[in-house]
Amino acid sequence: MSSKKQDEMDASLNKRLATSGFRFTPQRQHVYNVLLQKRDHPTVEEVFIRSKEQMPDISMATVYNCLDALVKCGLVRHVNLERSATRYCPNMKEHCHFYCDDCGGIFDVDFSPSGEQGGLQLPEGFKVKQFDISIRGTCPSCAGPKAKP
Amino acid sequence: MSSKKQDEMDASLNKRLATSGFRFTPQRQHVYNVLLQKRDHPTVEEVFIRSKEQMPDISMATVYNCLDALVKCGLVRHVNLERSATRYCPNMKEHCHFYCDDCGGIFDVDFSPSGEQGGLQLPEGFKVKQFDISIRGTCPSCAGPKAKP
DNA sequence: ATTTTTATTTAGAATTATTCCAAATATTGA
DNA sequence: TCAATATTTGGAATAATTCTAAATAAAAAT
Repeated sequence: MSSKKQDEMDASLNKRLATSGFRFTPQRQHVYNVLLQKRDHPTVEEVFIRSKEQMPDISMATVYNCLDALVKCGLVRHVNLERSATRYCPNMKEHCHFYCDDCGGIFDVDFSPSGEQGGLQLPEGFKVKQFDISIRGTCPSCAGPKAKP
Repeated sequence: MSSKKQDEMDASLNKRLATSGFRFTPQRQHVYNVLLQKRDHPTVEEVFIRSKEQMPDISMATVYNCLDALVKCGLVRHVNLERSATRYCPNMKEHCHFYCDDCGGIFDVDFSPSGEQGGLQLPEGFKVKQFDISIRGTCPSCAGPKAKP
């Protein structure tokens, strides 16, 4: 469980939290690991359920708190798709999200912006902090020939 | 109020609604006009308040219904920014939304995608129905030299 | 090592946004 | 005009998130 690699990751998490003025806690460590273990895009509810497996006493409020802290220190992004609950994503590489209308699946899509500011022409004076690109459509297995007719 | 131009617009709205299987109702007409009158990005609550000025008996549930219908027949988009309430936008030209962290303002930003699929490289098989690009940052008046220090 | 300070966790209540419901009403088509 | 069907309405129900205050834990100071 607590290999050398894990220790390094904890130290790195600790540093990240500290630079944003947060403390290192077992709950934050655990919630972060839960996100890393299964690279999908869970809601808070789902993170809560997964977190309880190894840490049965963790509370919903704490999961909210931990996720907020992780977002604020730049280790996690939130993903807002349609009207549903916010989802969380520990992939901080520049990428965007594809949402399949048919199966509800969410996919990370690599994003290689062409030109300055991802090809956007922003008027003078706008300072960009973050892009958020999401795409709605049909994923390969729902659109493909084997999909339902 | 009901000029020739308005009649044309109503006929066009009627057609749009009809092609998606919706009926033309005074409420839908009114909610759509409310959106067109002030080109910002109101929440349902705000649309409700504005709608009641001229149509005091309209209900919240109806405003939700009307907005849904307008979205489904392609006259209105919804704008999901951060965790707050969904906002609505009657600008159907290809554009994206800039959200100012400081003042909370929302700006339409023209979007001229360079290359196929807006510069994105989607893997085989993904069929895109809609892009949604939002940008977080600071707007000119909050970032500018006259902004608070 | 102990104390102090401050942040975090916790459970549950409160709030907010949205959806659902069933009866009354309005619209469309025959 | 009548029948069939969709829409509107107000309120209740649900879902997601935030707030609250007491207990606990972490970091800093002694």
